[in-house]
Amino acid sequence: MGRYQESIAVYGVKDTENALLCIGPLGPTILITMSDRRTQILDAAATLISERGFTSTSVDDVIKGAKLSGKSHFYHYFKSKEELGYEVLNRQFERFAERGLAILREPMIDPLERLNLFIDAVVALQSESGGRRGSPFGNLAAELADAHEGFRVRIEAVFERWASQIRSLLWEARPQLHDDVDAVRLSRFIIAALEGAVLMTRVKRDLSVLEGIAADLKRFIAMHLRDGAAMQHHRAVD
Amino acid sequence: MGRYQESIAVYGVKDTENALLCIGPLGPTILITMSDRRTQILDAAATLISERGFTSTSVDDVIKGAKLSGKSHFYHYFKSKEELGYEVLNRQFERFAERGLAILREPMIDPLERLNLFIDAVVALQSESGGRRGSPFGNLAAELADAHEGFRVRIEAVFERWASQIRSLLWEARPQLHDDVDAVRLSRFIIAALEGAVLMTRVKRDLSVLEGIAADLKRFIAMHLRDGAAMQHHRAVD
DNA sequence: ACAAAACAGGACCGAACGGTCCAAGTCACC
DNA sequence: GGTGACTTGGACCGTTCGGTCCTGTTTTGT
Repeated sequence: MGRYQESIAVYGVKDTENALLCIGPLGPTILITMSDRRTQILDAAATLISERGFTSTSVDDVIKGAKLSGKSHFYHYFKSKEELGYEVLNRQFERFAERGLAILREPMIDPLERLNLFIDAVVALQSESGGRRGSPFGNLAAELADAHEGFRVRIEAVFERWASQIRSLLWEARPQLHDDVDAVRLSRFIIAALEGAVLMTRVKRDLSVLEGIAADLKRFIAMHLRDGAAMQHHRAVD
Repeated sequence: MGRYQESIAVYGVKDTENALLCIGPLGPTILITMSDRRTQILDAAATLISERGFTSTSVDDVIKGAKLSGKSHFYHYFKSKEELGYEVLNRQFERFAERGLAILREPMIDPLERLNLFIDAVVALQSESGGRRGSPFGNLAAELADAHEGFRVRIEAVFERWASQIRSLLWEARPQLHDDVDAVRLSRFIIAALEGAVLMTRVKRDLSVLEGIAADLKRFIAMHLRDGAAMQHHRAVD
């Protein structure tokens, strides 16, 4: 069980079960295998960071959370806390975000219905933590966007993936939509409203805030329907 | 020039020019006078905290920012970093937030027009920093809502003040609005959308994100107009 | 069997943190 | 002229931080 293996010919049973298919922005497809310990650390760190933020999560906290023996054990897997943060963002959080992306891509469902399901999924995900945890991306964005360019860029990329997925969904739905719908703006609006709603929910410690905003957001989206299509959709939303 | 003076009979010229009229939640009206130095520290801290967050702003940073001679000088005015944080939130930031509240209250302007002006003011305020600084409340909320209950409560109070001001504005505008408009939900939606928009703008380093969302938000509000009133307003928005 | 990896545990480092304490000087006001 | 608030400057404290180094033992793939 190696750590990084840049070969394609890695077919061991244990190796592939933790494999992560990684399409680099420029390079070819790379198959990265991760040890169980590594994912264990990543999981523990993801939990702690989403609870207390990146700055307030110490390496020692992560070590305790992942039940490692000491610092040397941790630094055997990650060369710095920063690298840990990046990988948490890349692996754990993106995997979590892809649940939402998968819903947006679902080919058998009407696109605008998928958008509603996506919003429902955000609400459902927040419900799991009682609305206390908030969006991992939004939290890190607020904490580090000014201070740490590396994180800012990576978080921007996550939002951009959501936005582009919503844009292509809106493009798919264009027969049902008004001609003057601006997909770029609408996709940004949806993400901003959800991120803001999650933040407000966290501050108020009240899930109904998110639920109300989610419902309003669906109505806002329905506002962009062609007059003919508006009727049947307005029913479905209320 | 005392620090805290709980008497009413403080009429010295120097004393009143920095006085802050404070209506406590339960107690009577208290006249607190603040020395120049104190406000100087508060200003420096407010700047630093909005730039780097509360946790990442050290007391030494504030001392440098306010050009104090040393720690003893700082601790002559504030008994802890936490107290400093609370007072920054209470004094500097609330004063800043009240610019927005004043617009919402403006009695001579049509209520819904005021709402548009309020949104414009948020955009204008972000423009001053090129959209890099974000909302001081939103930033602190994301940073400390889980970790620090004292901050969470205070930030919640700020949002609640905004929301209640918008609610009463919507109540004032009810002749122009649909009967089924839910003022509680709509006010929350407006705040969440703006906070989310500011966050996204900060991440993308692109003010046009905020501008687009602000425009969409105005359209969303206009959606709640009575059919008769909708026409003339739709013009004004586009 | 052998090498490399993973695991364990602890000592240690320099820096930064929030905060205290002290000593001495300045200044305004009763 | 004294009292108390303000200013200056620095030493100091205990703790935590990210990170290094070192000495071993156990596991794993070949």
